[in-house]
Amino acid sequence: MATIRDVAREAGVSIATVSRTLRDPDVVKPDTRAKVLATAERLAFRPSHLGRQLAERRHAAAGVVFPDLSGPYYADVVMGYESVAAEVGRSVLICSTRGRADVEKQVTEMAGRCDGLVVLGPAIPDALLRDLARQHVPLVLVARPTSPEQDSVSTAATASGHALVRHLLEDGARHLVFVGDPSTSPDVADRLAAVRQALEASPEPTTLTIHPVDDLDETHGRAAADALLAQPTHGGEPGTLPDALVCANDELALGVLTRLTEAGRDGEVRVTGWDDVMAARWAGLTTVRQPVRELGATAARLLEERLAGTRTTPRHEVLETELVVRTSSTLLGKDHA
Amino acid sequence: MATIRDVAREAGVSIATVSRTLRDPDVVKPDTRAKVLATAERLAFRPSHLGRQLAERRHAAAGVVFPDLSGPYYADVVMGYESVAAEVGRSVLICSTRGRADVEKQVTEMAGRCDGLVVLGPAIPDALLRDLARQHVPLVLVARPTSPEQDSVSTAATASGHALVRHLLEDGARHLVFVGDPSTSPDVADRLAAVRQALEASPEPTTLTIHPVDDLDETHGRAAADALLAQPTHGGEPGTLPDALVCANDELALGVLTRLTEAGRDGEVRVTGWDDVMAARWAGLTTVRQPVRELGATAARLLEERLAGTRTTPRHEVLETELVVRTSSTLLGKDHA
DNA sequence: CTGAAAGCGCTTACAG
DNA sequence: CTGAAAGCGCTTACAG
Repeated sequence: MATIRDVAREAGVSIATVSRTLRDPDVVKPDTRAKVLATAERLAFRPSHLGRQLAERRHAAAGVVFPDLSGPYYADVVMGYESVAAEVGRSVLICSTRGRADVEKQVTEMAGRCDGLVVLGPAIPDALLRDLARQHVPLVLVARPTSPEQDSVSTAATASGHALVRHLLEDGARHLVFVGDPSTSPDVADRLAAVRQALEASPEPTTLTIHPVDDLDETHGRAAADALLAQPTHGGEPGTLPDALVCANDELALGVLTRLTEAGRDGEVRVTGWDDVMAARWAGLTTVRQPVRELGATAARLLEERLAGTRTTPRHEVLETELVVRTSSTLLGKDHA
Repeated sequence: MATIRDVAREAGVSIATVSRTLRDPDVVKPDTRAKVLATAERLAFRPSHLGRQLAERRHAAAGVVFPDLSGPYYADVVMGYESVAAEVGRSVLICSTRGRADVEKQVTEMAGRCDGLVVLGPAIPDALLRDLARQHVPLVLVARPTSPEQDSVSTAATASGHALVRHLLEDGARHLVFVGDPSTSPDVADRLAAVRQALEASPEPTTLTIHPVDDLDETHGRAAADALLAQPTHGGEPGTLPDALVCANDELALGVLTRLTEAGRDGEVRVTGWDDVMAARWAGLTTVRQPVRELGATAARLLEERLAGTRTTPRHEVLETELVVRTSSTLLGKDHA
């Protein structure tokens, strides 16, 4: 590997001139420039990032921390993040935390290699987040409630949650079950809150039961469906399913739907999801669409502004969501006659 | 941020002693060590990775290049890779290439920040791969044919492909359609080759038609199903579907199945996938299981050996696969009576 | 066991 | 417009 000294020697100039030629060509005399560029080309000189970074005291890299990549959700956020980061020439480091014992060590280590961090949802505990903030690590929080002084981007749950519940009520649903545990993720808590609020605002008498699940994937959705099928009584009506299952995300809902279909009980209960992943469309799943990639892209932009110093006051972006009504949420017009 | 000089001054020792205390505590006198450690602790000293890396001339990081993370496949490989990399204290940089114009620039840039690179499947063109090899970037190739001198890990397609075809033939299938384009990925080419070989070995007269698709996702699977449904003639039998659709991966197969079900034509044609993603089980998809996370984990181990210098001769790991027979591949015993 | 010094590969005031 | 020099924050022979 040729270093800047090799180029300088071969071109008969100082290393300062080589550096300048590469970073700010206009400041150097045309024939010097040509000479240096030719030599650099000939020696296949690639400036060492390490040397440059140490001198500039910046990494030109940012890290993204997420629970895992198994579902479509975090993977999509990461893709959105990475595409913007690549555009602005910032490298992306990743760290997954699910099931890992040494999260604090991993994340701290990563922070030492980055100019800033993006944290997705429930990836790390609050205490660690506070530590990072205390050490002045530039931070952007995605889909996670935040203190006012930290940049964040999330999606709006309230309006769409209300619309979702209105839609279910209009279809005749009264006894709802929320599938998901609000303590697993701030997003889930928001969604439940929106649903609850909408139900309380309803003039009709309604019930809301929470069916907690440990994880937001299809497997747990299937298990939830099994449990509900096995349960003898719902909403006071013995021997029936509840009117509607409001699932905390699409993966759960897809698992629920699959299981209901297998059991020959689909069409007996309304099912809704949240996210609008690719598979939701094909499954006819009524859901709330959120711009997942855009969540990551926005996080990248917020972090860039912060690192570039073009903005010093915190921002809290909230991306809009929208109710997408498909067939899974409707009983009327099915075999209801 | 405290530097090593701050600690040295406060502790009344040289920076060399601070460095030693942190890297090789035994070589330092116990009370010196205690003094240094206490000061480091008090100042919350965290050695700069940049300084250390420049001095050691290594990044302690590796990069992984993949087409994208939208499906479950690459995401899982990346997770497998990341979990091992984190264990051995190596940071993970990522770069996705699908739909990107400046792949060469991005990858070269990334190579300059890593000690080595892992390349997944068709993520980058051969020419770029050769460039990297020429620059002596340590490389591990995943699911991609390789020159003998480069480390690689892939899965075995032949035996399982043969088993898959035998299974279909035993069920009575004679006219097969392979859904997928062998030019999109080396994996696909391998799978097609295995299928073709097995058919040629069959004593029965069989046909194999290739139905190319641009991408290996559910959307393209659905489109393929539509096209096949619209086609008037298959395998010489007018007005019918082919006997079996051998899809290049599970995502395609799941798209095909969904579309067939929607059209009320499921059960009329055998469908198989490849990968055994999570959803395959629920869809009853017959497929070839490959250890996807293990693919990433193995790549990480190969790269570590190479970087640590514990191995200097190339290795080519081939992970076993297995046929998983579910319901999608069988017509007999269905509505075939 | 410890320190002074050179070096890793750059950038960037400061002079000239 | 260009060069000599200091500095970024570490590690590691080399002496002692």
